Amino acid sequence: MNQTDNTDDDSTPRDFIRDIVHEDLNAGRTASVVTRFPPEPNGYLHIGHAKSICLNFGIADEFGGKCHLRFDDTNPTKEEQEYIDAIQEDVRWLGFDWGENLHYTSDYFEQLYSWAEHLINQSMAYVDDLSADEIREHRGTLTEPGKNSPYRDRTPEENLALFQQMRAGEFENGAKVLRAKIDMASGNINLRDPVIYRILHAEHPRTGNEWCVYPNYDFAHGQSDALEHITHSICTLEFEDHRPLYDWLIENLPVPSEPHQYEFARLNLTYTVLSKRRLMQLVNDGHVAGWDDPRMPTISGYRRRGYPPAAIRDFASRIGVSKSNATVEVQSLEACVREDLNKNAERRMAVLKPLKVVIENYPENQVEEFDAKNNPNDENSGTRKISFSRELYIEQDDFMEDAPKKFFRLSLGREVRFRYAYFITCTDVIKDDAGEVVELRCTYDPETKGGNAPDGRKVKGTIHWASAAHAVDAEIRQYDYLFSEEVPGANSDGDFLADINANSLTVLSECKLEPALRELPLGETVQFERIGYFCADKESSSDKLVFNQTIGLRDTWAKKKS
RNA sequence: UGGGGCGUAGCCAAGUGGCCUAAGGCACCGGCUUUUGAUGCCGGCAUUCGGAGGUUCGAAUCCUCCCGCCCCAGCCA
Repeated sequence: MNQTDNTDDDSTPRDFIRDIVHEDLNAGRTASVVTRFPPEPNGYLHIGHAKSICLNFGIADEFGGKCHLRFDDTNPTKEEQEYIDAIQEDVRWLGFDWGENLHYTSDYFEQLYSWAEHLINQSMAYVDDLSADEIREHRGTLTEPGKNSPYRDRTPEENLALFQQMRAGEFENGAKVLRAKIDMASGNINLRDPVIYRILHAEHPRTGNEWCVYPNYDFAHGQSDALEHITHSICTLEFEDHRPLYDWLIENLPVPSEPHQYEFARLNLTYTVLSKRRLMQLVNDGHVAGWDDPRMPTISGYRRRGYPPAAIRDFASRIGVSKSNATVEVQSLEACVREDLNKNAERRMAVLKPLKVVIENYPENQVEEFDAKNNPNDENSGTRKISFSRELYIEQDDFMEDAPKKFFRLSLGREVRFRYAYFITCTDVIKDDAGEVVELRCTYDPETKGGNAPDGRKVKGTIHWASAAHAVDAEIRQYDYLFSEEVPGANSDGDFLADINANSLTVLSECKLEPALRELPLGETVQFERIGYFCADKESSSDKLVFNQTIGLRDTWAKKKS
């Protein structure tokens, strides 16, 4: 990839951040680009993170630079190894590689501590004995300036000693904090002597009990960037207010490089909730089966659901990067999934809601095999054999007794094509005592083998089917949006749980699948013709096949009906 | 009433004074093709850029004022 000029290539995305990178490279402000994706390991990655991952790794790729994966693990009360592992798996699955550059903010704790001492020595930081409540009271409000802490003017010597005692574990949580000494009257609240170190007697997933003082985000992030020689530190809009503090620390500390922070708008998706707090609540309160529940907007949820990683990357590039608060319609993501799968997924036949069909003029014990294309849109995808016999299943929705003219499927007296097999005519409808259609008697036209009539006659509809003797049973789980409102909680004062869609999961238990589906490997998504895309679930076993519906095919017929 | 941002079609989003009577994608609406009512293909979809003034031969792009929305008062990130 050309390092200095990606602007001529229409296929690479353009946005204000890439423009800045491009200019910086051209102007020689940096020789190469180093970005980083800095998750806090306190939850699973979601589609919003994917946007950031694609941005950071994407820029590194396009400009011939590097992108680090850095765990921002400065708060041991919330972080866990489980998340560290899951995050790496998810980033890798998305298709990105951080190479040697796996870092942890906790690797820099010693350096960060000594930089805190440096600040103290410069009279730019002090130990404050005020309680959290008192600090808040002194901070002032959005419109009124704050008041100096009575401990603000301790000498460097005193502060140093106190800070060392903090580190030595001589104080309880909350007894003291280290604050940067900046300006209690600043209009930017982040500059009103921000807390930069707090006492936390907690076990850290990586450093164990080595520390009981931890730097907070502001004191850790920029310096970590500097230590890793990050050139462009990209974060979301809510950190814009922190940039002056970020810059202040970089200026006042003897850091080895001078990174710059740039902010973009985080992703919002309709019918979706995208905050770790809310996702965590869905998991902990049992509204979903876990972080990887196929209804979750997490990377692991999408993976289990059967979304291809390339579709997520495509989505990230289509929505672009800007600074305007945007809520993208989920349909846009779904379009990417359909586009990828339509191109790449092999086709199979499966009947979700079976209706028995008996071909009365078809020999009792005869079985024929037909060639079915694995992907009609891809000539190189080959074919497979499918078995046809006297007793079959079709989709309940593909039969209608009193069918309107526009109904192209099976009806009493009407002829349709059974995909890849024969033209079939329905001759009789069998109902149970309740009047429900339970079986169809049909005839086939032997002349139409393969699906074409030598006399040139046409049928309007082609439907899919499964041979009763050959099909395998499976459970299929279909998913709808987890929320019934575009913006969950918008109409109920933020109570997003009030908008949970009670019908987000439908379990179909008597599905009839083409036998080859028994061997479908985990992680591969196929199309069930005329229905949608499906993949085997991790709970699937040879005893009981379980499939997830990734997404349905577009259905203009269903749209017309309603 | 402090500070920081943002406002281009239903939803994203290009555009940074003249080739803009404004890209592209999603959605939507037509038509054609089709052994998936899928896909594909073709066409339609902002005389207008939050509003009002102004500068200019010329403005979505510059200036002024106004309006609307988002973020910030964690010892979270």
